[in-house]
Amino acid sequence: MQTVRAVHSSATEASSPPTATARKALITRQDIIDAALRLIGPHRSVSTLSLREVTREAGIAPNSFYRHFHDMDELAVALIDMAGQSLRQIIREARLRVSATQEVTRPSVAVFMDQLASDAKLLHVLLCEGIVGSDSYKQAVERELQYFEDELCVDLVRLAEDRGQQVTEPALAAKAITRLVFALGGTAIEASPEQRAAITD
Amino acid sequence: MQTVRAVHSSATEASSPPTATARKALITRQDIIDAALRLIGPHRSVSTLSLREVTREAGIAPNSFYRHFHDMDELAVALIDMAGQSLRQIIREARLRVSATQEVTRPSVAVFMDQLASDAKLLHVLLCEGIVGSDSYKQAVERELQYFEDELCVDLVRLAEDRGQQVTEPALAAKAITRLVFALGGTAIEASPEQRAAITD
DNA sequence: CGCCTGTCTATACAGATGTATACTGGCGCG
DNA sequence: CGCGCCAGTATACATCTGTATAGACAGGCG
Repeated sequence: MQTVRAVHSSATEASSPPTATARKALITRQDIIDAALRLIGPHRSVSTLSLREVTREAGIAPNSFYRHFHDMDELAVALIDMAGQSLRQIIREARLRVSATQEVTRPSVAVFMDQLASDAKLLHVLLCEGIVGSDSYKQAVERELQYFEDELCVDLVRLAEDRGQQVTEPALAAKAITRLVFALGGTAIEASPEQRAAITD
Repeated sequence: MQTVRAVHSSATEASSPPTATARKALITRQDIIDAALRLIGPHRSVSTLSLREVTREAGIAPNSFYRHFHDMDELAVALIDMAGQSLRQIIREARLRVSATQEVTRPSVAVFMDQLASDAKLLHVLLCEGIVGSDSYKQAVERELQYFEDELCVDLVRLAEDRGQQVTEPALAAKAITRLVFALGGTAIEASPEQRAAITD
């Protein structure tokens, strides 16, 4: 009697045509992911979420989870991938501003801070699971950070060419900047971005 | 029958005289702390340890835990404090080398790296519970980082005076260096210390 | 000596968790 | 039309968790 009756939030899934194996899917992977994102916060990391907790939040029976994910680990990796995608999207926006203002670090940081307010959850995921979380988690986080790093590296080289400067070790610099920004992004962020910009220079 | 009989590792507790309230203590807080440290690793953070797990590792009954700590949170805070003490000790050693070599960042980083191999667990504690872990954990971590930061700040000022330079914002710089070193200490550390030294300069 | 005090253990219980098994009901295809 | 398929559910079970209660041992003090 204590189980909450599922309300089946209408999930507009349009990715799979109705011809293939999947006949219909009332609840989607995205619904479960959303529920998980709703649960994680400053005090909860993905690793500490329980399967039943997520399904409870999603309004489905515990076993329905297995129709969409084999493991909780699979959910976690999906969350990490999603966080990485989102952050890379943010960086692409930042790149546009860079093209306009001829300055690379400050707009990046500014945009990063903007989105950090809204996508704090996603950043939190990458931060936590990069430290805690077992093997596959860290692997996934490392992969996303690598993507991030690669794009930043390209940016650095391109900017240097525009300025006629030479970059000493773009790959290393990109790695350093990525790790630094992520690390500092997790802690309390106050009036330090301008200093960070100076450091990254 | 499945319970392992306690072996009562001789804990040389000398802090409390046998006259006061505590008649005798065969197992000490330190024993429990050691057990917890034995359990945490790259895949386990303090927050994910269960009371029974710790007592099992310590070879005592679950309820005996309450004789030494009121909560698991109390254990966690004790661990964090201990980690902070240890790291500050490390920094004091580093300070001695600094006095000899007149260089501040590189020896610090070097010593930090040395001890990081042995005290990886303690650093891990500070890193994890600074991100995950609820309120009191973060508060404790923040306190330890503050100590660390203060000492580094003093060092920076002193070094600058020795060199006849002026430090622009020692407090801010110390904060940045602390956070940076901690953050990078957690991730994979390869051939980047020299670059980090350059950045901190 | 007997008793009391404090440390530690054994047992027990309610709640939560992951997962296995069996079911229900709507949909497309024969 | 009827049948099989598949998403989703309900129930069940073994396990683990934190904690409450009660008992067993040892040492200090009357």
